Amino acid sequence: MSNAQLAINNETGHAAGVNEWLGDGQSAQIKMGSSFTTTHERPLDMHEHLFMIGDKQTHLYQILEGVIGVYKMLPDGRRQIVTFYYPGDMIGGGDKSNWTQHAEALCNAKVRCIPVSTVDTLITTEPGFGQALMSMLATELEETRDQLLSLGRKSALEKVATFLLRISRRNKREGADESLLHLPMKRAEIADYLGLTIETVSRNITKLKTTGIIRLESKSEISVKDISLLEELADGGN
Amino acid sequence: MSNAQLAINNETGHAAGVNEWLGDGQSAQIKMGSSFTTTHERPLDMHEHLFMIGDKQTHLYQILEGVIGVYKMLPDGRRQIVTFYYPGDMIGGGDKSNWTQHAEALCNAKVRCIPVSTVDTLITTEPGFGQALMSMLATELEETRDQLLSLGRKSALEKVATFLLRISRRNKREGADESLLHLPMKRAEIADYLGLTIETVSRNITKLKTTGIIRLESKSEISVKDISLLEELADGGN
DNA sequence: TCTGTGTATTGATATGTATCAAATCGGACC
DNA sequence: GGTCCGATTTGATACATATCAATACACAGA
Repeated sequence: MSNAQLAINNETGHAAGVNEWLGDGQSAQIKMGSSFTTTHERPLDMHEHLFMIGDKQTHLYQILEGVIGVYKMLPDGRRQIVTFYYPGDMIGGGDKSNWTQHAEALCNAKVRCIPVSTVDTLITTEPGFGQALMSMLATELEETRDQLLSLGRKSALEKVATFLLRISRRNKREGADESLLHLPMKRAEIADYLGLTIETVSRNITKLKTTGIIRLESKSEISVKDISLLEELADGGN
Repeated sequence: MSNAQLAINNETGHAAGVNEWLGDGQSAQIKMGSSFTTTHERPLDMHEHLFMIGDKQTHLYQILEGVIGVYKMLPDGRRQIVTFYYPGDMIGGGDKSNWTQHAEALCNAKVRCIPVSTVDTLITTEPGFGQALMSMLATELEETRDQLLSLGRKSALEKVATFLLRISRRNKREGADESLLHLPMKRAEIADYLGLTIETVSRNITKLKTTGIIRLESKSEISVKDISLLEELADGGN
């Protein structure tokens, strides 16, 4: 789920995630040696953009609440959501001076804004920070490559199963219930993430429901009844 | 084209690419302060694997000659090529201890092998090396995201056009002829990269030929007759 | 030059997903 | 409770690409 940040802390088991320097989501300050540098928080309404393609990259963002969708567009309006960022994730971290895609809040959200200058300083002054950033990027690259496999080679049903499974695994990493999935995004956003249409996403969720693999508690709440079957479906194990 | 290395030197205009420390493809030694650390070169026959999924990541690799295809597979044999690496590119650079995909030479190739321990040392001793590595990863992530857009939202014709355009642009960056494209890989590999079948790739190359946009000098040699038309096709500009 | 073999192209048909259209759902507000 | 309105589901059909099959090409070896 492109959760580079969490991946550092929870998936790969690295002790030194970026959060060590950036705080835990409560503090509005960053540890820099013995001093602190202030950052600011920014609340976002649903559908509000955090940045647009071409905007100057002035800050990195740490998600505090909600989910941010990052996407690319074709001139005729076709959209590809490239990743969903969840609380704990960092957006940015490359060295590009301008954003190469759009970022939009999929629900009410809050982010901490860290000036790039602060990041540059941290890299030189805090040994390990650069490493953590690099690890974050590597994890994100890896997840994007998994998504390539989904988009290029999986059927619609397999894509949907893979998507649900990712949420389940994120829950597990977070210590939440791995079989109760909350979908903060609409069907349209799932479709633009999986390279499908709304209707196809809906039909395949229905199919999973009919098969008894999942149950729809509400439109945005799904409980997984058979995780191992979902896993088999997700990577085409027949 | 996932040419992270070249991107650093030629695309983003960064002065300090990883090559500054790794040499120019001739030298078999790495500058480390005033001393040198030896690396070794490894020739690869066509279809020989550089590494397999799960292998311990002992080295980073710098491509010296040929093209390496990196891919993921589904249990039933479906394959997704995730990137093609060209001379000058670096493979690796994350902090994962094991490879998460396969890497195979698509033609006879040669790589320089750099022990990860050397890389770790360089990061701490050579200011700027870590940054260059990070920049490389960021560029690779960006290119992978572009590929997501292709796989998720583009038609077969648009995918093929995009693919050819990438090669053309790489040529341009390298100072080569942007309208004479050499395809070192087979149709099957293009198909596995674009999420299509061999037949569909072939049909769409034929379509581009029939339209007069390209000319097939041989099966693996294509000359572009109208680059701006190819560009329009590539991103769905109608 | 002929033959064999892997690769690419072309053709006919099947199929999965998109598209177009309608019905249903579910929450906000009166 | 009733109405409205966007979101989702369901249905009928179209279409792009996959699949299956045959042919053409290119190059290596006899």
